[in-house]
Amino acid sequence: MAAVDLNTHPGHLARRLQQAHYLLWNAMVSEEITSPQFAVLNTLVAEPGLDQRTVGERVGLDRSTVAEVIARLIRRELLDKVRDPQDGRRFLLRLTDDGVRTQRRLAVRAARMSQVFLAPLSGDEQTLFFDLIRRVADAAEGLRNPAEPLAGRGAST
Amino acid sequence: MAAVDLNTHPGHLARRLQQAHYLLWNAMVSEEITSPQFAVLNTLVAEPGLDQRTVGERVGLDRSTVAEVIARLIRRELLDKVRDPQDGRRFLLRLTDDGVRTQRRLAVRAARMSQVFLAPLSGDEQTLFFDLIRRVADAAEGLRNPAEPLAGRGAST
DNA sequence: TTCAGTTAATCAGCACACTGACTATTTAGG
DNA sequence: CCTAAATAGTCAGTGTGCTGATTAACTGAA
Repeated sequence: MAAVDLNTHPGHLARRLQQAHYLLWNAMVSEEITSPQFAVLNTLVAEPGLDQRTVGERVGLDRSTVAEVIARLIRRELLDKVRDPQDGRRFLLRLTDDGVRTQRRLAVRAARMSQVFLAPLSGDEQTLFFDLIRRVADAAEGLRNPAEPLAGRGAST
Repeated sequence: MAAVDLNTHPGHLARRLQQAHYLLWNAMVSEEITSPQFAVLNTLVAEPGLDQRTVGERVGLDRSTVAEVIARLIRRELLDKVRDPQDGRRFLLRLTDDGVRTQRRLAVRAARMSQVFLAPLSGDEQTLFFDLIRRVADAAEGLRNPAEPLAGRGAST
């Protein structure tokens, strides 16, 4: 039987983790505003007037996905988008008053949610949880643009 | 400054982790077959003749998503679907010869990929990595369908 | 037997997420 | 100045992932 145990597959675990987070976010934070949408709002509170590309960089989304998320926030009137008079390619993004209020309200709920989410772990374990995930994610991103090709059939690492 | 550091948000980390995995999967395992598609193939190697609902349960996907994943695998002729003569609601799923071959080939590559993915962690850390994520995900899933009603489930909202 | 509830699957609709091709604009080189 | 490269954003296409409504089939009770 050549079948593999999915519980030893990091991809499966990562998906389950995100799924669990999605569920709890909906229950405890908002059914209207998603976690990526909040990430965008949050970024623009910290740095008003960013352009789309930079927002995408901050929250870790590609240009297409950022464009869609932003379009939805604009439709909900949480965000405004104006051409940069200095550079006609860019759009400058700025929260509306409603956007600022929404970010403030959700930030509190998101913090509560994180506590519940991480409750099964002790304080030390929570630190470790963040550290391990970050290290794995950083390393994989580092493989994105290496000096040497990685697609080869190297028998050993 | 009311803005939150996204690096302390488990949802953000979970998304980055999955993203990193997606990237490495594409580079090292397959550009055709996705990780969830492989999970379905893998499940049907272990248990041929399952119905869609049960496959979804095994791989952690809801009915709609499973249906779409399966439709794509059928379109690629890796899978066959026949009505259960015992229960006309069900479809029984079975891999084609090509499906079996594909699962075998990808299982090897997936194992290699997992090694690379987890390489930044020591052996003990890898065990911890799985353990912590599983505990968080399990706990969050437990909040979904509790044996008894939740305390904070008031009439509000 | 009939009818009400349950269950498996589909469908419509929404949202995230990526790639590759394209448009518009800016910038750099000659 | 003019053109070529680079950059910001859009668009089309594909795939994952969820909910809620619907359809078809089975099951159990009156």
